[in-house]
Amino acid sequence: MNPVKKKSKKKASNRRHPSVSIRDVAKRANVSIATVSRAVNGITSVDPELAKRVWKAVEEVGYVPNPQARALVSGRSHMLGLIVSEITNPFFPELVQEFENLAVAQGYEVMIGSTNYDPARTESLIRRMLQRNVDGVAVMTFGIEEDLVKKLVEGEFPLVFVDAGPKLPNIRVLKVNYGEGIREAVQHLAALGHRSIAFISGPLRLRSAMARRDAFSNSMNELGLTAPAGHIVEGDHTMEGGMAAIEQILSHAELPTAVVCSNDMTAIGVFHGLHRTTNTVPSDISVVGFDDIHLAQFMLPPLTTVQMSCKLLASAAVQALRAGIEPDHPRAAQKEWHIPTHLVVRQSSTFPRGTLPALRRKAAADPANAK
Amino acid sequence: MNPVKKKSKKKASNRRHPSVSIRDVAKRANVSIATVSRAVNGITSVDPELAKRVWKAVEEVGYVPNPQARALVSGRSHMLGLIVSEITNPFFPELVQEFENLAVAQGYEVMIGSTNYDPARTESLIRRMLQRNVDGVAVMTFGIEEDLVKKLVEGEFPLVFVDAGPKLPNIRVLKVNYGEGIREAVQHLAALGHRSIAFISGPLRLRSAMARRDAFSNSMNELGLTAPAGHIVEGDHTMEGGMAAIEQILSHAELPTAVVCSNDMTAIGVFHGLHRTTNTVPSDISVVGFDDIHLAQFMLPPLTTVQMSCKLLASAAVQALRAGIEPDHPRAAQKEWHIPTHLVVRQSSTFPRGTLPALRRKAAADPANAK
DNA sequence: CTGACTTTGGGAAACGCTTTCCAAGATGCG
DNA sequence: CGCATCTTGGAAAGCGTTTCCCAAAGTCAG
Repeated sequence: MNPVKKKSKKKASNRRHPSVSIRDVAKRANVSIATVSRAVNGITSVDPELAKRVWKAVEEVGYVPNPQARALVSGRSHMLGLIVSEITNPFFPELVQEFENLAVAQGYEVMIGSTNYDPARTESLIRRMLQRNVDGVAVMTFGIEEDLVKKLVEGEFPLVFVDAGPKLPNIRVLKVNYGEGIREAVQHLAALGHRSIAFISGPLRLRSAMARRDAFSNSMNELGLTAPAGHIVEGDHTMEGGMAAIEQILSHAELPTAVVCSNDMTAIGVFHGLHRTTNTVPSDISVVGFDDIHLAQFMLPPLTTVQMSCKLLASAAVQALRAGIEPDHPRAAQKEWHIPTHLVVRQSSTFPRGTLPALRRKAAADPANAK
Repeated sequence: MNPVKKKSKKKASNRRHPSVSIRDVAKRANVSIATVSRAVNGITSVDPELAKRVWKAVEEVGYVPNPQARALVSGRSHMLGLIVSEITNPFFPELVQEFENLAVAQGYEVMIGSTNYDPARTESLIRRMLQRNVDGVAVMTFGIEEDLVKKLVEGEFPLVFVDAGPKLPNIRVLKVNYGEGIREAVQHLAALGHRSIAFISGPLRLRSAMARRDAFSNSMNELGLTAPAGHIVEGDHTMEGGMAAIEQILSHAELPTAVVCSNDMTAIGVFHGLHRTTNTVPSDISVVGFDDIHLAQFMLPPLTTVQMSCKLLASAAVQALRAGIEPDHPRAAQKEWHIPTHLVVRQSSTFPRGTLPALRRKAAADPANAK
């Protein structure tokens, strides 16, 4: 109420913490704030001697640029959006981890979100990312819904998709070579003697799920094999889905001797379903997964699976994003990145049941015998 | 070069996207920007009639406040930091998911990071969060390193810890009642007839790991049992660690009939190690986990484990954080939140080996028999 | 009817930074 | 030697908000 003490000192900032600003550096180095900004941002037109003085001052006063202010004026937040389908599917945390490491190492922060296959959720997620002004978004849901694309696409906002995406200058695509790894898987099984191989797909709304299923069919055809309709069933990339799917397959007239799954979680569900129906993996049925999550090697038996390197995926995603964001990035023109996949053979695949005992025994002896 | 066309129109903003500012709303509603701000932020001193007009204008021009600008001036970013130890441990994604859902529903964004038990990484993580000006941080690493605390603690920055933390006005603690669930586990095993029960702890630097181990010892003592030194070994909360630990235990003179693990990942590693040494779960050795991750019920056999609800944990964390951030939060004074734990019995625990066959058979018949 | 309060709403000053525009000094060329 | 071209560094204009301070208008008692 006292009208006298109106003018408080201009200090006493609102921020909670460091609160040493560019001005302090300028004062310390005895230059203008513009010079400090230029030096810090590595603009070449500043005298090296002077720049050194500035950097010294930065050290001394412990200056850290305020990202909010920086974003406000420059329009770039140095944040990357990362959208995955389901953070609780172990494949994604591995991907997130790699992505984050890379992004941070390159001066970006990352905003993560999972869609849970829910369009509404997805939309709100995108809205939030746009609102927070991320510099670009990597949509690693392995098969995005179209409307979602449209939402994001307006403008020349940098975007990275997996597998497929509209051909636009701002959009980069990570092409995963599913065929490669899946062919290896099918050939591996065929070489062991399997002729009746089933496939459990992911949710077919997802492009990638479709691609994997087609890769399977193609690989079968190449070998002159075909899977009857009842041997190709749709799962949903969860353990529950895998369990349901294998039960459906088991109810089919002809029992397959092997089953290939669209991801590792599905395979785990299959293990479980098979166990419940007193089938044994791999002696009754061989199982092959996809993704090669860390967990795969700890399954009982360890899971034969197709590896899709999330290191590679993450690194490509970050690179592609930066290519879209930074005006003169070396790879600015590159629109596609290619990701290979490869089979990793473990112990969930072996000769089909009913094969000569000699062979069977040999195979059984091979795996577990520590101690 | 032409000195004439200096003055470009003041439009053509730097931002990539929406770019409709508070000023546009003000113009549309024919009020000052101050009024718009007040209306939007629900300051009561604005006439309801006018407020309605403002809101209408907001709708019409599609205004969305810019969080950066907002943060810059208000000092609050509406971002919450969430630090976990290892995003690749399936327990944490489940927690992250819940946390994020709650935070977003309450108007906050979340910045996630995992320490991987690496102090350097942890420090950089915290630095980044502070720099990005998060409003508060939940440290859900279940036993934080002390120096990390110090780094954060200066100032009255809102912090939430699990299990333990300095008693300071800005710090809130989520107290997990490990004793409860672990006692249930031990009693469950004892009731089945187990007398020789081993324990695999987490990394003992972690407070929570210590707490779980102590809870185990106490529960054993209560029943007049003791575990020999060689039966209590230190793991590291990973599958690899669990495998190594069980091998160490198996090398001990006296073989336990059951083993309790400090978390589910450890238990999975134990399953694997036991399998490699041709022991069967649960007929040779019963195994009990901790956390009750989703995966637990899909193990073979499904894992008996102590449930620690990440829903509860997440909700408490968000609540506690808000209590520290918002000046007049109803629970501002509450410093502790309590989280219960409970045993979930599945099929990885049964009577000890060597118990009368009759009992054994009965137990074996009980679980799996679908089809 | 007047003076003292209370509401309301507007103008303008931050917030911390980037970037444009200019001036001044240095350099080159005819 | 004078004019044009480069470098460098400083001043200042924003970026989109919130919030402080006042003025205007309304309310009420004396």
